[in-house]
Amino acid sequence: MIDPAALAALAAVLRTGSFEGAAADLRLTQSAISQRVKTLEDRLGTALVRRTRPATATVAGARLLQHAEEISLLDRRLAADLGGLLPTPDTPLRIAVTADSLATWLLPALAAVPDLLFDLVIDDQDHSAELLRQGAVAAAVTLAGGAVPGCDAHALGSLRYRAYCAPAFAARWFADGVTADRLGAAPALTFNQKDTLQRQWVTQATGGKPRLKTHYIPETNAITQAAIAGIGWGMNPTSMVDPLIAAGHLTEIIAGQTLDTPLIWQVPRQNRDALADLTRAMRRAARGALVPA
Amino acid sequence: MIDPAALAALAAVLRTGSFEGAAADLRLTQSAISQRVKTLEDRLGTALVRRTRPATATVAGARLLQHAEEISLLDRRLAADLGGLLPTPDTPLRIAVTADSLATWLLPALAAVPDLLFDLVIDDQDHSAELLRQGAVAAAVTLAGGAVPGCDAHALGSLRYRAYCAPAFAARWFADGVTADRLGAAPALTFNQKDTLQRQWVTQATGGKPRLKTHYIPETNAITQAAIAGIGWGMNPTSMVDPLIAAGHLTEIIAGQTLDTPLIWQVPRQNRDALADLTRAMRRAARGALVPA
DNA sequence: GGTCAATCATTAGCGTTGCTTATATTAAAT
DNA sequence: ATTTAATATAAGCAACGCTAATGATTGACC
Repeated sequence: MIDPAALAALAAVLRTGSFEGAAADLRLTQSAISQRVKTLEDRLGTALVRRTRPATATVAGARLLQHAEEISLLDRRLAADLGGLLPTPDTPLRIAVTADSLATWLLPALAAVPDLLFDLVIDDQDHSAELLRQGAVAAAVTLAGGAVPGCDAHALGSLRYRAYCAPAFAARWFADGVTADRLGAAPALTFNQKDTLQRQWVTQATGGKPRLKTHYIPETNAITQAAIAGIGWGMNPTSMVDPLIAAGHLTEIIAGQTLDTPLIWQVPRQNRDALADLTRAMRRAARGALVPA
Repeated sequence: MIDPAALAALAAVLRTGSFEGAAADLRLTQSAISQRVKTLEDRLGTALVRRTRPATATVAGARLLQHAEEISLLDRRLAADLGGLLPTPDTPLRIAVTADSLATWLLPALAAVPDLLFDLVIDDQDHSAELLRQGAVAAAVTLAGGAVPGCDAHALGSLRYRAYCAPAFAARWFADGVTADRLGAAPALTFNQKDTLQRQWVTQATGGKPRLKTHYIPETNAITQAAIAGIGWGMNPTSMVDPLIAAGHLTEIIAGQTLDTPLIWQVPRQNRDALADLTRAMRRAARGALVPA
């Protein structure tokens, strides 16, 4: 059996990226962390932490981290079942989320559950299904379509996206009207390779299916900034871009032409009880901020 | 987080039924066990063990026991993944088995994996599916037909059953031949209410479907003893009754009329790697002792 | 390239925890 | 009631793991 104290130290080191950060997190001295990690490494006969800045996990370290996460989930379930006899563990709860959810409606939902700590994993690559299956995250906000067996799937509603660009950019590329060809020629701003929002929108708006020229910028806010700078056209949730449009920094490419993407809150059935409060908060926040499905 | 040492003490107490037994198991003094359990109970503010003989679990205690079992499984998986870096935990592995498997072919299979400890749960009531789902057992030998989602199901082959009775019993009930009616009239020996072996056999042998008069004796060996005593007719795996038939204590009711029951080895996919050795041993032992499916 | 800043490792010492031994208490059995 | 078998409690001691202080290593910057 792995010493849980050592496991906590390892997890904290990998979470914070440094021994000192871990010490602060666990309210111990840096020395204690160092000793715990070292003894664990000695016992196992393998390095667990690469002493880099930030500290990174070796293969064995990563596996142990997963183990820590799994145990933390078991503890949560136990605490839920025992009904308050046991204090809720104060290790952060790992949840996968979509970048745009994080940038718009998600934080208020999390804020509504003040007795939990969160460790958010931004799901750049549509990994959530795999993460859920492996138990690497306790729950996930995913796009529709990736239902995971063994998970409760709560439909949250849809994020409404608007396509926009800088006024000068519109003048340059769309002076003669917005067509599929012109949209294909103008450089787009895409979150990453998995992101097909733009293509969907172009098809919905024009019926065409052009091959898009695009930049890849894996950070939601950076995309709006890039658009303001005139680098390309992008798509973001209405709540993010509407103020910028109102201020004249951006213009909508086709007025009123929005695209809705349904979101799902997926909770492995095992964790249902332990995360009941969170699920309730999610659904409530989504009801207020998202478009009904 | 629950102190794992305390959890181990609790589990040992409930497994052995006494504090002293637990102490012997964990190579500690009875006093240490008492202290561990007491501190845990104090921390949680609830009784966990009912001080009876044997000791039994309260509701909270049972829940904690399940938690201990879950953690032990996680540890096993981790040990498997880390490949020997970590010693295999020495908490017994809980496995559900059918009574007849235990009485015949199973023990050699378990013996072939000497580095594991076992905690066998005899599945009187076809509970295995539920036990597997809840994680209360790490794997199970079940009858065919109860496949559990999320489990690897290995077909092991079939146990071959023979119907038998004492010679005097045969003379009394089957002097005029073995018919469905006579079989329905002669008292049978049945393992329990879920056991439909006899009915299947009667149907297979005679085509009839009589309502059987039967004793219920939930212990496999006791059934053969009861048959020898002339209380009724029974069915058991060939390997159990053939020696008794050869010795003249029992006779087969219809020579050569046997019934095969397929067995399945079910392992939750999560535990597959951790139990790979055991699965291999199971399949090998089954190949030698069971009838190919 | 030498100095500085930041981080991790090591050492020594001490306090707490949790064990053993020994004894008290409780509960069941006769 | 007495005896037996179990769990609980008390006292003392050993070991473990923490803090505090110091040493070693690394990378950054002038």
